[in-house]
Amino acid sequence: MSLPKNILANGKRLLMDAALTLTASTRSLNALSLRELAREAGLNPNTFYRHFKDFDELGLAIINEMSSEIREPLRQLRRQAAESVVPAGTEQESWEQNPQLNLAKSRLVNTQTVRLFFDYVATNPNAFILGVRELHGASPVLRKALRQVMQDFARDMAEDIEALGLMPAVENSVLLSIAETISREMFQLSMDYIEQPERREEICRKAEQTIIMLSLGSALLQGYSPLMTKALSD
Amino acid sequence: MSLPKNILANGKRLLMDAALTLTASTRSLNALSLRELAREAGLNPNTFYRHFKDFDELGLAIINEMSSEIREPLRQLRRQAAESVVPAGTEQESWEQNPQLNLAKSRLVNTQTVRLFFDYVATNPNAFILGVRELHGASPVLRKALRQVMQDFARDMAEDIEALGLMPAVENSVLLSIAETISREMFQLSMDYIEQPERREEICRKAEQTIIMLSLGSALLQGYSPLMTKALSD
DNA sequence: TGTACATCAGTGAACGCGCGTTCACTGATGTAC
DNA sequence: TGTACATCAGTGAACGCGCGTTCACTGATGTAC
Repeated sequence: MSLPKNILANGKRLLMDAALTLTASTRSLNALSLRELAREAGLNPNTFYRHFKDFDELGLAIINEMSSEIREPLRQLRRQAAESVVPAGTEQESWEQNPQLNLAKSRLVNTQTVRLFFDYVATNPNAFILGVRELHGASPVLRKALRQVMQDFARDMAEDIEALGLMPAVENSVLLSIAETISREMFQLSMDYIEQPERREEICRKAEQTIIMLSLGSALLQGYSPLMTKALSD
Repeated sequence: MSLPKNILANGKRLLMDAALTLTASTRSLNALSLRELAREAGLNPNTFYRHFKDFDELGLAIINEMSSEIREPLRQLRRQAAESVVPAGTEQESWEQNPQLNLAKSRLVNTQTVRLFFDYVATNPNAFILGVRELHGASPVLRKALRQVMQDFARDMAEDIEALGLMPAVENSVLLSIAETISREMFQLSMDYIEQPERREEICRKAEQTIIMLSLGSALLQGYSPLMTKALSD
């Protein structure tokens, strides 16, 4: 019987937390000094080497942990939101059969997921700050890792959209591409959400709007124009 | 008669260029050392203080220069693209009169502008790298300045969309919000464009698609559903 | 037009400091038999 | 169950180095009269 992976050595945990604390305020990871990090963690500078080869390795450890902590909860958010609109077991009507109902469902899931996502961001600001900062930061290693995280995140979203019937059937690559765009937008907006608490309502609304526009727009391009017209009419 | 502002003192110019060179590869601005910068510029470390109080001031100088060099050219790109489709002086038909023609025009302007934008990015990669990196970087001063740049960029775009009739009339705040989303997306994609030359065609296409979806989607939300259906039919 | 002075943009030497990294050491935990 | 040894996660001292910043200086350019 093995212990859960997330029980890390004490020092490793302390160093990763210290890095998150220090980068969140006004630093990027590669601008941190090893001694500063050790000081923040309350450890001997030397201890760093017991756990990491260099800062990239520390960054990767943080990113991987974040990613695995964030992905599943987000999927659950989406499923919960979908079930709150159409309880599991209810017979599904297709988009062709009932475009209005399906559009309403999509919108509700959208609203709720966006809201829950931003709640999540507000609860874990440091993780998102580090992620977004290093996504275009100085280290190629971390950039690559974070692009992969975004990619995974988008893939999850695409799968969920399909599984939950949130959009009329669309070619797979198109769906993924939309999900990627939405991911980028959401992560980028998460910084504004953290930094500008007074604009949070507005940011939520705009994110929702953007997602709706992308969905409607792509439906139109895929030839669902009459269907969407019908869905939008009262 | 005053000299043009962009004739800077020799050392200042050299330092700004050195910063662009060094940050482009694998550094963020705040991770640069003053002496390293001076070395790259071929100057005495001390000379830095003749021109800048600190790195934020250097960053601001670069950002402001970039912004003023980029905004006007981009507006011209848009106008040129519009004129290449509907030459100046031609009588304009409204969206209501001829939705198909207007949609075709929008698409062409879109295609061309996106293409020209990315050409521009590829010609000035360092400026975009620094900009995108510091937009979510460690310095609050630079973050704020770059948010303003994006804001200005979006405002220009919104004005041009309206002036060139690239979308059916839409509430001003909605238009601006779409332009902001497009700006964010374009700047973010510009990094992929720079870093992944083999995907350039694909990135261009996807950027176009995204913009089209946003336009169509917002038109639908604004009640232009029948008009768009007509525009999309052959 | 000449002269005196101020300002500007640069140099070079020197300072003290925090840094990354190494080495030798320690005690706790895990493992073989 | 006990014992011997290995590994792991930590400490503390020491090193040489590059750093930001200051000071005093220089020559070129601009400006007042």
